[in-house]
Amino acid sequence: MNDTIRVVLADDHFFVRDGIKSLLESEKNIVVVGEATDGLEALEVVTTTKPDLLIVDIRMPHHTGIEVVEKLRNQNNTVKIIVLSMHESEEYVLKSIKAGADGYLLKGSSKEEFLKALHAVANGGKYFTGDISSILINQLTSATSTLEPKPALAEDLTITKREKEILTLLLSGKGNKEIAEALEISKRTAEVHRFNLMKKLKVKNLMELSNKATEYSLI
Amino acid sequence: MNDTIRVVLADDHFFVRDGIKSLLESEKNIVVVGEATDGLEALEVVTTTKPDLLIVDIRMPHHTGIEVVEKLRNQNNTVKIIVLSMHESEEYVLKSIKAGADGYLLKGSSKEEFLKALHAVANGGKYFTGDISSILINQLTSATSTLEPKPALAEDLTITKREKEILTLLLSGKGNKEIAEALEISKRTAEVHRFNLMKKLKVKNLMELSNKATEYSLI
DNA sequence: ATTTAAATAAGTATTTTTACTTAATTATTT
DNA sequence: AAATAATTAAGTAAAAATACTTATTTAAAT
Repeated sequence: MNDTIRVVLADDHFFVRDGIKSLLESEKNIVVVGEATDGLEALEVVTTTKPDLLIVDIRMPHHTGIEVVEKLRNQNNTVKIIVLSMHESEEYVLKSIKAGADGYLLKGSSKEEFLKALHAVANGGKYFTGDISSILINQLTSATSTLEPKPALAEDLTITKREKEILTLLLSGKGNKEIAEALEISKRTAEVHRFNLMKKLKVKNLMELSNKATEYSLI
Repeated sequence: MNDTIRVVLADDHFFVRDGIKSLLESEKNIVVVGEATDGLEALEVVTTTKPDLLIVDIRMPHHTGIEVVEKLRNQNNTVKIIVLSMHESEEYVLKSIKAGADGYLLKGSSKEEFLKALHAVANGGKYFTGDISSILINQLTSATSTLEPKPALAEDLTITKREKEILTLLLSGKGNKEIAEALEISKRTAEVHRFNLMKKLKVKNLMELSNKATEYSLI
């Protein structure tokens, strides 16, 4: 595509850098233009050599790889960055993404995957190894993911104030008795409210109530 | 780890199925127990052969691979599913995740990646090829990303595979009887699993279970 | 001032869940 | 091969929820 990819390696272990270097040597359009053995040095070397790509280990003395990413992005440095990690750490993966890394690889990656990631990132893409996909998927499926178009508020069903109170307590894990106590009403009353709620929402048990309630964000 | 992984292949092209089969043949603990040439057949074969894993192509006559995933999940079928696709389509990737696929591979995947994904998914993990990470990252970084608050996984509590299945069904609104039917076990067994779950999580009712489970993202 | 709607509560009967215990069968690990 | 862990399932008894119905007492709207 375009000319050579200029790479900086940052890892405190010589043998790791060497391993990567020999791996990259076989590729003709990749050249390692700098190396660093800790976070501070990595920042320096990137600033002076202005590489296309920085491959940085997470665990390093003086600033972790993630901190390096953060600092570079804070100074609006658009160098592409691939973070290397020993293990599949959810915390590290998410922090790396947030910091602005373009890729995330495990040290056990195959040469093929390594090069694939390198080219993908150098070409402006992202590459996060499939090994950590569970983390990404968890993030996407949990919480307020953008996957759902819109919960679509219920139009005709009306929930009364009291029913909403009961709902809240119900979803917090309270039983009828506890709800009755909390609201200083009879247990039977709490039961009726619960019954009416379930009828209104057309559900047949607590979990469906819970699911539907959150779906329509009634709480 | 455990015994053989029983696989069903669903793809309308004979040569694709054959290619995958020959690729899987080299693995001793993987056995292809069924094949399907369209979506409907895939649903049938999965129902009858009850495999551990379904490898399904996106493009198929009568129901796409994604529709197959949706239908299976709607009937609470917990078979592991890897979706195969020709191209990196954002729409397909996101729809697959939403539908409940456990993995996503491009047809150009290497044998190594294919097997890695297969084992990861068979063991209850997720595997979405690094080639599509840009899509995942985009989703995560755009919109309301939940990158900040991390509830921190519970350290010592271990939830078994079966318990996780029960949990999922429980949270989907199923009662013990329905769970028993879905999993083809006795109602009493379902009750015991539920009891053990609640004991492990130290909760005293369904809603607390639900809340704690989502808090620690056990589902 | 009245209807209407909301909140209150009891009755009854059936079903489900809770809270254990015991124990036989697999699976998995050592 | 032995030990440990997971899955299976039955028993028992008390507690809670489900599924209603009926009915009185506030509150709010017309």
